[in-house]
Amino acid sequence: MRHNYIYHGDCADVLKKFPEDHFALAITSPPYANKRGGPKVNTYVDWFQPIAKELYRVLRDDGSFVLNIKECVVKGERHTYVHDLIGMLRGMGWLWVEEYCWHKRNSFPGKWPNRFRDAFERCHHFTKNKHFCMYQDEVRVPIGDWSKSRLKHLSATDRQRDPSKVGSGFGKNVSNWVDRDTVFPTNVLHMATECGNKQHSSAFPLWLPEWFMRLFTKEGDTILDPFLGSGTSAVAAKCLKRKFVGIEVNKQHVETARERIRNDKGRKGAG
Amino acid sequence: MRHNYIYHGDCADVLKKFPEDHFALAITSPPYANKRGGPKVNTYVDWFQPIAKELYRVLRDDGSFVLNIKECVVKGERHTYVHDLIGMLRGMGWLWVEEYCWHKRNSFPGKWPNRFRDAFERCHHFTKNKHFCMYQDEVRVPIGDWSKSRLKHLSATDRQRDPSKVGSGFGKNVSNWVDRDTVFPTNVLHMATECGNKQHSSAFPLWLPEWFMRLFTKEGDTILDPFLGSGTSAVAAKCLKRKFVGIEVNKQHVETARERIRNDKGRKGAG
DNA sequence: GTTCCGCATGAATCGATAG
DNA sequence: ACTATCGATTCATGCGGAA
Repeated sequence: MRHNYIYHGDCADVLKKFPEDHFALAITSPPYANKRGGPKVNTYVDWFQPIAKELYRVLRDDGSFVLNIKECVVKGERHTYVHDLIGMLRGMGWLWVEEYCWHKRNSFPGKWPNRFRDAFERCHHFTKNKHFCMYQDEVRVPIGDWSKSRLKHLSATDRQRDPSKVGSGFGKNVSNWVDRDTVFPTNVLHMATECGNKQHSSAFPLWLPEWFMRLFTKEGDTILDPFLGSGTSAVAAKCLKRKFVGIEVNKQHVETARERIRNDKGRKGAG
Repeated sequence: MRHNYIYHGDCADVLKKFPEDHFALAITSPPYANKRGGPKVNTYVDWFQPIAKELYRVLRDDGSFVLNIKECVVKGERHTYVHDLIGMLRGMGWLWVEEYCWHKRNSFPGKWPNRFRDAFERCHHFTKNKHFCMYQDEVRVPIGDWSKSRLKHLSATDRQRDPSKVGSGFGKNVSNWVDRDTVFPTNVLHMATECGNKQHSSAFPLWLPEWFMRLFTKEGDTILDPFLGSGTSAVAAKCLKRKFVGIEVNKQHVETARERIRNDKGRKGAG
């Protein structure tokens, strides 16, 4: 298996040749059911099952699998194929650790008589074990404005309590407050808070895989996207100095993705 | 059955005495599994089943049922009891029309090694039929500054698709004015855009049931909350000139709710 | 009257400890 | 091995009182 390479083929086949216990993160946005030539809802789980099996095999025991997916509407109802999918994965041994909510603030315009525009998707976080790699400090966000007044007051209190330590520069209290420039995010992701990047127009925006890659991997780790599409995950991994392996069945997409990787300078061409 | 009244008792029993095909909306936030003395996750669906049966019976054929609920964590994993609940309801004949995402800006603080703070809940929208009452114009929101710039970038086809059916009966000028300054919301609810009400510190904030009541009922309709709690739904219904019927098993809560209804002048005492 | 500041407090979850 | 309880962690907001 080659690193920093995009394989052309069906991931159900290609994955079989990959070594086990290898990837720190598998992150993907598979074809949704009934969309863009994706599987039909009633066959979706069966279609995904062998792929999930291989993903489980190739993922490191302390690794994570992030699955971006969304229910579709069938006959006026949200379909439950995502619930069924989660059930299948849990039956296979995956732990459904968390469901992140990706709030799409620029959702597609439209109007229907029985629903509003759909402005969120899920990013399901699965692992093989209760303990796994998670680098929470890597995704801290700037603290809100509300804290400025409070921070002012707290530093004053700190000074009153122990003036001598402030001057020394190494007081425990002081170092605690310095850390308060940033806080941990929540499980609701929206570009405004999670990233300073202006790039946010595509179906799978660059900042989204970047966020999960920073959260679940470190530099030098290897990341897999079995449905690479136009290569967003690969670009994100390259930006973050992670190794990537992508698989894509559509030859046109493979070439687009390879081109993006070749041309990418920092963030250029992303989206 | 009395209108604008709060019944004390177990809703599974109380509902049996209510007439069928009566309520325009049932909206509730039942006790979550493993929380606040609520049922355990493994008994939750069986516990809810007979209640759901009665709700189906008493709801009008063109009515809606809005269920606010959230998964809890069990042994490091999100539990799937909400999925099972949706499956049970669908098996009973309910249509799972939509899942609204309530983005909670004041989520509970905390830090854990495997997850971040939970900042969203779901509001599941069920109906008995594909066609149901939905008054979308009642929840239009003022257009935000962000969208003004975005409007510039809308394609010609997007603009042409505008239905411009709003304000029939009024002059065309009115309809244009409405179209330009307000917009339909998405299925992601957050107090900032959906409501100007400052009251939103409680577990089930007033603006949330208000929003669904405006969306799914009109003045004079009758609304049911089988788990009324401290009476937020009843206050909301009263504010909006809808009739309400509440059921609450905890005598203390019943008295709190009755007191709130008596004292309520507009929005006072909500929360 | 406005603005500012202190404070309480939420549908939480984990890991350790105790029975 | 399994359940029950407890301490520690943590931040956005409204409210009330003060400047």
